[in-house]
Amino acid sequence: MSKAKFEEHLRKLGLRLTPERNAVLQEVASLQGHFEPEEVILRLRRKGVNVSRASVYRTLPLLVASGIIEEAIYKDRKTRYEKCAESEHHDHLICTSCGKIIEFVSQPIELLQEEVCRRNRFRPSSHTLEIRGLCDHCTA
Amino acid sequence: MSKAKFEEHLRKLGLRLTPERNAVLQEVASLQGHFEPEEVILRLRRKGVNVSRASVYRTLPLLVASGIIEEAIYKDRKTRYEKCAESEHHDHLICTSCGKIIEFVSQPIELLQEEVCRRNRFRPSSHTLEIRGLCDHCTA
DNA sequence: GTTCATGCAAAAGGTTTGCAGTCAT
DNA sequence: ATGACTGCAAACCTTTTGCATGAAC
Repeated sequence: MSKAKFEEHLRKLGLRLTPERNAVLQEVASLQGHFEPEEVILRLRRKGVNVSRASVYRTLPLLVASGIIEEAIYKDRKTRYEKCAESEHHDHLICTSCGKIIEFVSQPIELLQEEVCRRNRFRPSSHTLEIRGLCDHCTA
Repeated sequence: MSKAKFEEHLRKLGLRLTPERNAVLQEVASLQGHFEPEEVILRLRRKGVNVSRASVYRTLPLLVASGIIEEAIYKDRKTRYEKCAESEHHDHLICTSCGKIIEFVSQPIELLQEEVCRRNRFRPSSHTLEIRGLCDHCTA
């Protein structure tokens, strides 16, 4: 479970798993797909769990560093996260008309990416592939 | 040349090619690689060409819509542009340690992407592939 | 009693917008 | 005249930060 991962990461840095950090972790763990910081704040607030905006913004990077979530997509200029390995890894088709996001996985593309990295003596840690265009619906 | 493209797009919308818009176009055309709005403003200013920040910010989206430049990378939360088809199309390896950006082209990956789109009945207009990690230099 | 955390409110930083004055048609 | 355009400054919005208070070790 991700709590253990988080605790370990925190311990390594001499940091504590406070109620606030735990609340953010739990909330994030319960989410499906992408989410923005503001969403986490809102959902916690709606549940009556009080965690300040600042703490949420301070906690999310810790979760990234713990390998629990990762930055997924940059849209507008908001940071959007998603859980790591939620479904291994996937990329995105983004409809520029209706905003719909289709996830896809392509093993061949992944392999080719690795090859590109090798050729450039580059050690990859993450990647983002976004294809923008029009979805089925909006093509008409 | 891109001026014609821009003029046509503007005409279609009943807009004018003003000196300010032209100045932005010229500056952008003279740039290599990626650039940010602020960079355009600065360079114009240094040349003594006076175009307000607002006008630059208002012109860049017009250039995108004209197909002359495109949004390339989202880093921090700044918009970075690059000229369209400057070198066909390329993707990026981004070193998270030193910020170095390596461009690469992989025709096989492009082809696979097209296939993914077909499978999803998606009509792509642009895409971004960013691989983050450590470059040669920073691996040590 | 240090060190770490929190919340608040202010600051930051890129981008957008309202507005009054100008210019082209 | 009408509609488009500009510059300025203020507004916006997400994210970050300084600071005082408070909890943990």
